[in-house]
Amino acid sequence: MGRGKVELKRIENKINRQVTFSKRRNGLVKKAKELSVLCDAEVALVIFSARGKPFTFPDDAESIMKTYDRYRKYYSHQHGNIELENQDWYQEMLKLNEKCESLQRTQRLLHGEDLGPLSIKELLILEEQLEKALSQARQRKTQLMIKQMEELRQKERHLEDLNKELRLKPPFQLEPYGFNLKASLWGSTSSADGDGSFPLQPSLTYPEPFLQIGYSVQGEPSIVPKSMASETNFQGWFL
Amino acid sequence: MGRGKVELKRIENKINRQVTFSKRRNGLVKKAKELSVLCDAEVALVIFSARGKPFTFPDDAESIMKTYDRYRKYYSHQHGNIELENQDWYQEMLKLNEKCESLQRTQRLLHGEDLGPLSIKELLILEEQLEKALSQARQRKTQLMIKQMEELRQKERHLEDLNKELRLKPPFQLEPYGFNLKASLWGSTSSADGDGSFPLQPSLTYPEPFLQIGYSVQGEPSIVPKSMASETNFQGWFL
DNA sequence: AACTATTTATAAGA
DNA sequence: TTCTTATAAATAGTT
Repeated sequence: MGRGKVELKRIENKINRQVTFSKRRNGLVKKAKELSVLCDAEVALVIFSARGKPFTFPDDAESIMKTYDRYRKYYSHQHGNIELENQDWYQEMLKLNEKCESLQRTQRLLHGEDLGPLSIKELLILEEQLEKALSQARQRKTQLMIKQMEELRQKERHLEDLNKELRLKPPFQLEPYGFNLKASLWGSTSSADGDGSFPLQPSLTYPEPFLQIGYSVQGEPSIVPKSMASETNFQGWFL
Repeated sequence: MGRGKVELKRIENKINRQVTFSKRRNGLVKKAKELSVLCDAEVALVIFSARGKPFTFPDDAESIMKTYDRYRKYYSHQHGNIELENQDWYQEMLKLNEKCESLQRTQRLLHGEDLGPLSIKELLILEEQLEKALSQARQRKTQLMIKQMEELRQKERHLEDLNKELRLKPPFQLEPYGFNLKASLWGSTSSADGDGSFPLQPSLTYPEPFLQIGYSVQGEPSIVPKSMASETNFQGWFL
């Protein structure tokens, strides 16, 4: 239909191809609509131009998805779900899961659990690892404690100086001078709360994830195969 | 096109509708094919008959899936991923990812890394953890070594006994008797390879994941948001 | 499923 | 891009 017959092969002239695309795309969408209305059929048409812009019938994306899902179900049913495993999100899920399980296995070793299958050589490596970590934790702890003690000593000195001054000058106002000074030093003015309150209470200053390390997953049914189901009772590093 | 004009509404005559469906369905598929070939466009067409049978272009289901996935991605992207985030697999992915990151954080602590943000109290808990794990690793190591030594002593004794016997009986065949016996003891007959070959070589008997714990992810583009992208340079527990 | 009278789609040109 | 028009293609109604 047209002034010349066209053979069924890619139109080489780019402009021409683009023009033909526009025309035929409209025609195809129109015919898709006619089919769906006249014959009461469910139709979904998606066309991507060379530039990657999609055109559809119906325009409504919901309907497209619906038809697509219907087709996918029909097809999966015929072909035993093989298609599911080829979805890229599924692959990514499998990878992530593998990673998680690997991490959990390692973590158990680092907790001294499930050492059964390790050889002596592997145990030696683990031991070395743990010693190194332990030494670093202790080093950091000592460092913090020293810093904290220094701060305390400094504050002590400062207070003593103030006290000396106060003893020399008698109060010349009604206000209770000394009390105010103390409040401004220990209250909001000094360094942030908890930055070094040694063993009395845990610091609340740091972003909280550090103590909430044990990640627990709701026992919700998963799309993913049984072997992938996450273990619910994973324990954090603080037992 | 045809002997009469048709108005754009459902054909009420059932037979007629069915016939028209067949004709127009073929026409639509043909036109879809023409568009894809002539204009080098990606086209996916799915038609469900009233009876629920699907017809497609291309007939290859893989291609249909590919095009629809492309469309879904495009659409999700335009609509701020809202649709995407409502997919339950996406939720599951987010959870898994959170879990992985939590595990990695913990793991770093157990390696003695990134201790900066921990309070003194938290460091003390970590220290206790590590000490416990270390003690368990050592205990298991000792246990294995003792077992190995016992086995060696037993073998030694066994060999000595055999040697004594051999010294008493003079050889009555040409075959080199002693050599064969030794081979059968140390070669394939004795306990599985690596079950306790102390520091000489790592055991290859156990399922391999134990040394290949550092999980590395290919630098492939992910469907999942940036914050979810896995760290590529994660190190296993053996540094 | 085949046949055609007609309508519709569209290639080429403006 | 849009319109025009000659012509190819699709198809409604019929056999």
